Amino acid sequence: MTSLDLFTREARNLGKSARTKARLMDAAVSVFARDGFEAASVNEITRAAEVANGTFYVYFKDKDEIATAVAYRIAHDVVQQLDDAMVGVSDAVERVSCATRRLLDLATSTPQWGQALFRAVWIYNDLRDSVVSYLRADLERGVAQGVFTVEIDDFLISTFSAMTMSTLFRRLNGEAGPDAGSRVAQLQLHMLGVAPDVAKRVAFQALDPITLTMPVIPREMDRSKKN
Amino acid sequence: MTSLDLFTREARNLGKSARTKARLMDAAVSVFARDGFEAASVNEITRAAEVANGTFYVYFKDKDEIATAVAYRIAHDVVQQLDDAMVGVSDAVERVSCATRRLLDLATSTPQWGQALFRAVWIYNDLRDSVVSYLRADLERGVAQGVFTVEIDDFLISTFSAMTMSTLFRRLNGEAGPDAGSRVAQLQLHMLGVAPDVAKRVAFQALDPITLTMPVIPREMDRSKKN
DNA sequence: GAATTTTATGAGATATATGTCAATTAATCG
DNA sequence: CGATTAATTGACATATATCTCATAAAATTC
Repeated sequence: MTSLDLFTREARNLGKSARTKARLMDAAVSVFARDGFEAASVNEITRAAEVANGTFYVYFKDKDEIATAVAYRIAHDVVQQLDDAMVGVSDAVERVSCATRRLLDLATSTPQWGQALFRAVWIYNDLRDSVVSYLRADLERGVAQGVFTVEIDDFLISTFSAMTMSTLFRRLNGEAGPDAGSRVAQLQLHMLGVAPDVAKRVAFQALDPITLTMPVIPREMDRSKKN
Repeated sequence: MTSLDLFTREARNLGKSARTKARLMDAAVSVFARDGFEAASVNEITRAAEVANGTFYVYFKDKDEIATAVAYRIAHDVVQQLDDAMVGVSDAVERVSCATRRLLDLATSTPQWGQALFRAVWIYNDLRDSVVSYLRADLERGVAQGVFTVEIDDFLISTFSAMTMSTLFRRLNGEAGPDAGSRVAQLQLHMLGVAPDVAKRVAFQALDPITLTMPVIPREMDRSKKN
């Protein structure tokens, strides 16, 4: 149990069943990050959560169910964090660059979640869509402002997010350094038709070091009354 | 057994053990493409190859070994094919665009191999390097010619190939249409700093329909003397 | 066509995963 | 505290995968 067990921390004031469920979800994040969805087993998850095998099935039907629950929660939290980190940024070029960089910062600062996010986005297509949901609007705004000169459609957005995601992957595996966010943002801006000097300036401009943490204490995550 | 069982076709004039090994490798391609490396089982492979379970272990130590063998062979063949398809193309911009488009054409024309290539490149990092080995030279040539205005390093190449690979993935999953190769090539050229009008022209120019097939009859793939 | 070598077989030993459930323990309530 | 409800347990039945090996079948040699 480390300080990164965010579900557990969130649930610390909730009922016992909520706490156990949270322990399982944290354990699942660790195990998925380490072994991948496929290779992970329910036994590994319960072992990591320090509960009996049978306990798992009280809370989740099977591995898929907990995977989905974890994935959607992570994606939701990440989108939330990104939104928060971008209030006040209005320029389309800056927003697009900022989103990529912040996402990478966020995922890198909690690598297990980053790994889990990566794998989740990989498996659940609609999650990718939700993580990049903000993106389309910003891209279209940029086109309206005349700073982006490409057609905005699903293909472009997919390619754009593949660039971000592959960078995330390399960053998590030590193949890319701390400037990876800026570098890929710069390349993305090139791709969108932004002038090289502008792309370089925006992608590498200092980002005020907002604290990126996972949210605290949402409300109730199961059906139990109080305990 | 379909006409796409390329290893088997290659080995049809070789000894019996070579043919059996080839059957297993073709089966592995199918099963990996269908189930993915992780989920695939030796039993599934032997079932697909229509041999007994024990036969597998005569030729391969375990799943990893056949996976590696298949992956490296596919990568090798693909690089070969790309090389062949690009003789005569000398302009750096055209070469880079052509390589992306040909790779996508090739992988799409034999989807099972495309899937297997995709997964293989995913798992074996050095394979990605070998598939894009030609790339670095072309990119550097383009910089020397002044048509690319970005720094060529591992980060750029990884990002570039991620764009190609994600497109391959979407193409194989029906999320992208036949023009996906041209579209991603265009975006890649933008990224490299090529002027939009040039990028568009080169990425969408007609490609003479070279026949892309897997190579035939290499030489001996195991240690048996004749039979 | 008999002897020898190569190739293939599938039952079985071992291991690991899944999902269930009767029994136990912990928490809450009156 | 005793009763009731909530939560947890781990043994077990079931299933599926891995890998081995003695044996059988097929191919080759002489």
